[in-house]
Amino acid sequence: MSATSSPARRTGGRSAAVLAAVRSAVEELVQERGTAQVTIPMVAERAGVNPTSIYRRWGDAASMINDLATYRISPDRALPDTGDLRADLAAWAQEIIEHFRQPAAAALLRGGAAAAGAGDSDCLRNRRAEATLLVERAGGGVPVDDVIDHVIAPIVYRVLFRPWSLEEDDLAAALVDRLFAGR
Amino acid sequence: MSATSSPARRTGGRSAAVLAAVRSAVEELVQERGTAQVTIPMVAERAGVNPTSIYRRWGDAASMINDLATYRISPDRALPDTGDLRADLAAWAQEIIEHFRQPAAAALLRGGAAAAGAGDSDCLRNRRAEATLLVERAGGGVPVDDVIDHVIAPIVYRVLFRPWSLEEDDLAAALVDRLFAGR
DNA sequence: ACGTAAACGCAATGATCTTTGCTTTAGGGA
DNA sequence: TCCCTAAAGCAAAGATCATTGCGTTTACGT
Repeated sequence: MSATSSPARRTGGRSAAVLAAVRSAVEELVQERGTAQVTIPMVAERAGVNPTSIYRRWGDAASMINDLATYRISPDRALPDTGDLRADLAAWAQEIIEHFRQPAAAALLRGGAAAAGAGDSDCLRNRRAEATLLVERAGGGVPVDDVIDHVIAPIVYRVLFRPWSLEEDDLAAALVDRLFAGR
Repeated sequence: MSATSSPARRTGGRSAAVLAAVRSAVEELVQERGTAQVTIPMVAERAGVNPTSIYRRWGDAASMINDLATYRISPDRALPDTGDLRADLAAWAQEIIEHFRQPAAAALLRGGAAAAGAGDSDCLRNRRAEATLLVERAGGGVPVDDVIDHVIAPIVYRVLFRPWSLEEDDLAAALVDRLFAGR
């Protein structure tokens, strides 16, 4: 007997196909109807999968959406590095704006906001870590909390409540301007 | 026949009592379970009201929660009026911060954020109207969008994702300072 | 290849949630 | 005060979601 026998999970083949189908279905439905209006039977039908399979794997819709949402984020991408903090922040903000112009990303942020109260799901923790990195690399000068308050927060507010206003093409620059005004 | 007969809505008595009971029940349940886990039969039982009454009035849970979230800050309250725009904005921001320190208010905002995607439900539209009033009364000088981006948005962000950071007692002043910096 | 069991599909069941027709209560104008 | 009807209550039917037992498929270790 091997005492170190792992539970022998299945990662490929049909299981992987189901996962992929479910992921696509969730992303589509979350865009079309919003996080709160997505049910498991709905996802199952769109994915061509039996509802029971989803119930057994995730338990409920919130867990499923949260699990699939975290997969979308790419924490390993390279950050802007021009040598100028102000330019770096502007480019970084622009990346984030473009990300949230995708309807699926915006919808998932809404779900994250709703879930943030109960539980420890903070889907923006990575953005804060990135801000810290940018500021510290430049030797400080701007508190990280100010970057959050005056660059990230306005973007998040617009994504949540005024999505059409994300299209203003000098938004990132304007936000960074105000952050640096009078310093 | 009087062509100018108004629809004759009922605003007082039993209707008002039902509204009050439902509001209390929603606020309690939203704190206890989170916006997404609140159902209409649940609210009806807690409020001592028939579920049908709620269905007929609001249609579904999301609309109900959003509606109650919108009107929780009385839209008719007096706004600060010191004669100085900067002081008025700081006092106004302070009111809003104190409002969202109540857990029920924070929970309702999360629900509003989740529902904001589909439809034009913006549970913060009253704040925008108030900002417009304050700015116009002072003869302009600060774009309303800037007030939203740099005063309201940071507050909302903190309510949603970093509720503990609402306790900093000079937050309102700091936000307004940055709004006016370099003008 | 082969065997084991993980994961899926199916179907029946139970638990909510939602809708609908009707009756009763009571707010507000005449 | 009286009348009209908006709004609430009640109860039954319908729809949808969630759970569970059982048989089938098939991924993975040997």
